[in-house]
Amino acid sequence: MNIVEFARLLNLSTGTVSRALNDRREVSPQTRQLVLEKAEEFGFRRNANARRLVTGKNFLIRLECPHITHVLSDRYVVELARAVEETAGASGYDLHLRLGTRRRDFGATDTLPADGIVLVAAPETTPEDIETITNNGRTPVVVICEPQPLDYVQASYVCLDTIPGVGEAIRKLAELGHRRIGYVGSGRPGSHVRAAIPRLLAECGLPFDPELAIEAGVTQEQGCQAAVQLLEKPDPPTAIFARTDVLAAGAIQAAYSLGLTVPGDVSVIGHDNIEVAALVNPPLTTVAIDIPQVGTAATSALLAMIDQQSPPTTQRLGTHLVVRASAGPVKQK
Amino acid sequence: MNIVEFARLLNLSTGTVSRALNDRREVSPQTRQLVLEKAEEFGFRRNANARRLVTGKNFLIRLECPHITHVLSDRYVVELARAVEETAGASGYDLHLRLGTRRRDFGATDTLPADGIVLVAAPETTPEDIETITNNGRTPVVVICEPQPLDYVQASYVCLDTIPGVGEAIRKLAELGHRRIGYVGSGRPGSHVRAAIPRLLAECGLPFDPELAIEAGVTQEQGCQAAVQLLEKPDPPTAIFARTDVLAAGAIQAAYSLGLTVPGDVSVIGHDNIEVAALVNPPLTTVAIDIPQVGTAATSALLAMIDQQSPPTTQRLGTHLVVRASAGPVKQK
DNA sequence: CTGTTAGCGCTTTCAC
DNA sequence: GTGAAAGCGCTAACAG
Repeated sequence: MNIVEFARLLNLSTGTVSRALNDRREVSPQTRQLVLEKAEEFGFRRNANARRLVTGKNFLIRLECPHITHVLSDRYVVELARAVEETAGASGYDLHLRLGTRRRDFGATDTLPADGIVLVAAPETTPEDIETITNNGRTPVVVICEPQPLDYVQASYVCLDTIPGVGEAIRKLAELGHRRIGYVGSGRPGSHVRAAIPRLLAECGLPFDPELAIEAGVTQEQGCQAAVQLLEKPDPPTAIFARTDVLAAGAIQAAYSLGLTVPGDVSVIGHDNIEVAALVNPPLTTVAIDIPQVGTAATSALLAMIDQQSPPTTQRLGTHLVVRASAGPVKQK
Repeated sequence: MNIVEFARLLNLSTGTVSRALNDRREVSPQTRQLVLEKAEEFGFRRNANARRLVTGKNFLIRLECPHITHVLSDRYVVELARAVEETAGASGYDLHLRLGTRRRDFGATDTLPADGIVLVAAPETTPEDIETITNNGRTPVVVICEPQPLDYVQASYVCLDTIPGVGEAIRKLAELGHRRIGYVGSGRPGSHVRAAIPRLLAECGLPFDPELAIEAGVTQEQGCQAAVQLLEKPDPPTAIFARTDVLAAGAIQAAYSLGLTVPGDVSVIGHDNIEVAALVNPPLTTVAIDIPQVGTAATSALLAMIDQQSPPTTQRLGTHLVVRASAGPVKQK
């Protein structure tokens, strides 16, 4: 049944029915009521494609995850998607998810047109990528990135500032009396977290020993090896901060394998607060990102751009320390 | 630019352009070539909504996850979505993801129309729910469920048969010499896994002691408590099979807290093979589901229904044991 | 407040 | 192999 047949059924014009269905004010309350009731009764549904054609709106938000970065692992995608779906859904938008396993079709000819895009930027995402994804800048976009906006001014940004949380972690360890703190990185040389470590240590009055900073990689094994390397030094660190929880799990494993206890002999703090963090033994103290908040902020910004033609904005969201049991007071010699 | 302007630009009719773009055979190779090149050159994109209106196709598959079941946790959603997206994408379909946090709008008036639906069934999903979700049976649907198809015959099914994997786990423990095996369940009384345990034990020549089967719940703490309860019995089990990896993590914690080692004093096997499983100490032996396979199977079945009007099918996919380090030989007394 | 009507941009007959 | 033209089902502008 289409709107013409449906309107005839009610002895109304298609215009009136359309207005009632669209909740327009120009229609009388009784008529609206009638239309809504009868639509329910006869199971009439507007053809969404016709509606989209004529209005030029798609009622669709695309969440584009070009690939899974270590900051936004699988689990985050779901949390993020949920937040985006909820926020966008409240304004009548559906969610089109693209997990970019196939980078090639960024510019696919026939991909679903969206009213707006939430793009999770990978470290290697370029302004040109955004240009392509947004159909040459025609689709509003908000980019989730770390730590800085990209060089593409039409986009809104939600930037993850991981430094506050890392700072908290370092401070926590300093407060617990640790003076030699190891760093196990995720193997990205230009990492701004790595770059910030000396300063963050200095802020706690601690020296920075380059020997104690290792770029390990992404796997648990790599974290384990790096931690072993650190702990076997003549003057080993009493605490380790790992760039990811997976690396931290490896570090704990390393400690055990050397006959050390956590946090008795060595403290470990991770980063990301993935599910693992709470289940590991001992439960991991770690730096957390509030992903739902990121998703909500991004989507709200996007909706503002779409519905109110708001200019692009930039938001910054920090991270914070979640204290569990893997960090404790430094061991007395 | 629309197809009319674009056609005029090439001195062709809209019909010819349309045929070329749709890869119809009635168009000459040269013309097709020309159209494709020029479309690229001028950046012409067909309006997808007009196309969908006139063809009645949506080029869209919806993945509907009414809620997160313990079998299909967050992590699985991403793997599943990725598999569905890849399979459907290969046939030109996009993915509409709905994470059903808001059960109420199952029958939302204006939700995006899809050509087919992959529905992850929750334990409480009813045939009526499917009826609603499929727009009164008008949209082809494949249901992912465990362990049996629902009573709704128009749907295709991909059923997860968890028993083979659980059987493998039990057998493994039996082979390792364990004769008293505890069971920590996820708190669903009617669980078919729980129901199968006595039979699976019997197949290995082992007796079933109801005292050793506890329905714990879903959290690590609940798993820990249940395991403590088991391990403090006068004649405790030497191995524990936990219905989920989270519970298994709790069981390991329980063992440690009682001064027992894993797998030295007590073996633990989990279920689900979530990320945690590999990172826990010791790495968890667990039962795994091949989620990408589930997604691919479901989507293939769906595409067959959509594109070839195939009749509904039912597939069964089993589970298998992933051996890591948490299960070992029974301790000699 | 309601009815009438002209498109939205495309695909698809039907002629040629 | 190509062109002309009739819709697909809806919204919105205009008239009343």
